[in-house]
Amino acid sequence: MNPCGTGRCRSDDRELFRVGDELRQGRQAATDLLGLMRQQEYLSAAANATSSDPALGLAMKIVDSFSNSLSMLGCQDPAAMGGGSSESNNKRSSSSSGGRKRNKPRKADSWTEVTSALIDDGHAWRKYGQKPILNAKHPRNYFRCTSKPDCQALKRVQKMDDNDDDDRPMYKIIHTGLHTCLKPLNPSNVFGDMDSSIYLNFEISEQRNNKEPSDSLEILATLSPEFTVREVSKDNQTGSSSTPLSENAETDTSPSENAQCCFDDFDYLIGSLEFNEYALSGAALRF
DNA sequence: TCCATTTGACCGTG
DNA sequence: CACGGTCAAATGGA
Repeated sequence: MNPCGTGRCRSDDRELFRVGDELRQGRQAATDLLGLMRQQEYLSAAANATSSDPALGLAMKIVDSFSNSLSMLGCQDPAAMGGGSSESNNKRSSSSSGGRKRNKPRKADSWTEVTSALIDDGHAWRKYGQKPILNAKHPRNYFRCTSKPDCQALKRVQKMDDNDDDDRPMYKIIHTGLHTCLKPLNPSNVFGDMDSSIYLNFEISEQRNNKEPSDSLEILATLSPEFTVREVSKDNQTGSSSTPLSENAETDTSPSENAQCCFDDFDYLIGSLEFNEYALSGAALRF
């Protein structure tokens, strides 16, 4: 049985969370390293017109290894779970016998995450129940996704025990059912765990469609959650008519050093992921 | 008045 | 039969 998945192992959850946290940190570090190496290779490739660093392959393997380990712990995103869409998730449309509709089978496809923070995942959740759980200090809360009326996604949130020696409480969140209300621009729909990651939503401006040289490309990006940055085309430093993607953006200024640094990485990600400019538009990346 | 939350009851599963 | 998941009426807030 998967120790971090749908099985019951509350006494181990805290330990598993720590393991998962370590793995996430490792994956993040490996990803950072990979980004640096790719940037180095990118720069040298521009000079030498050759680019094949075997160390890159190793770094990618390390990242994959961390990701796989997280998967084995059941801490990955739902898409990676193979997302069975069995109708067992839908209990509300069945049996019309009598007055009340009945519970769904307990064996719905589900995936579990343990987090120290309840993060807004971009969906609208409505609480529909709360139950005290045997041998648990805290009750379990039941939420249904209301982003769309027919969305079948459910989640059960329970504050975990044994948090007294720690400042931050931890929550076990069991997701059940699949969203039918996908929001493509929401990074949480693309990536499952959001801990300590930076999300970048971006758009390619219309200029790209004019087949102009790449140095006239204008990119709008929102770095989640704090600020919005804008890379202005190099031959049009002022008077850009574009608007930031985020309404609550804190800044809307010409690129700071940080922003430029981010865009250096970003430019590199474009190449490394082999997206074309059209596929990129409206997508989201985490790094 | 509308909508979200609370809460007790119902009922399927093991 | 105990437990857990869901329903739906009651309640409260905007």
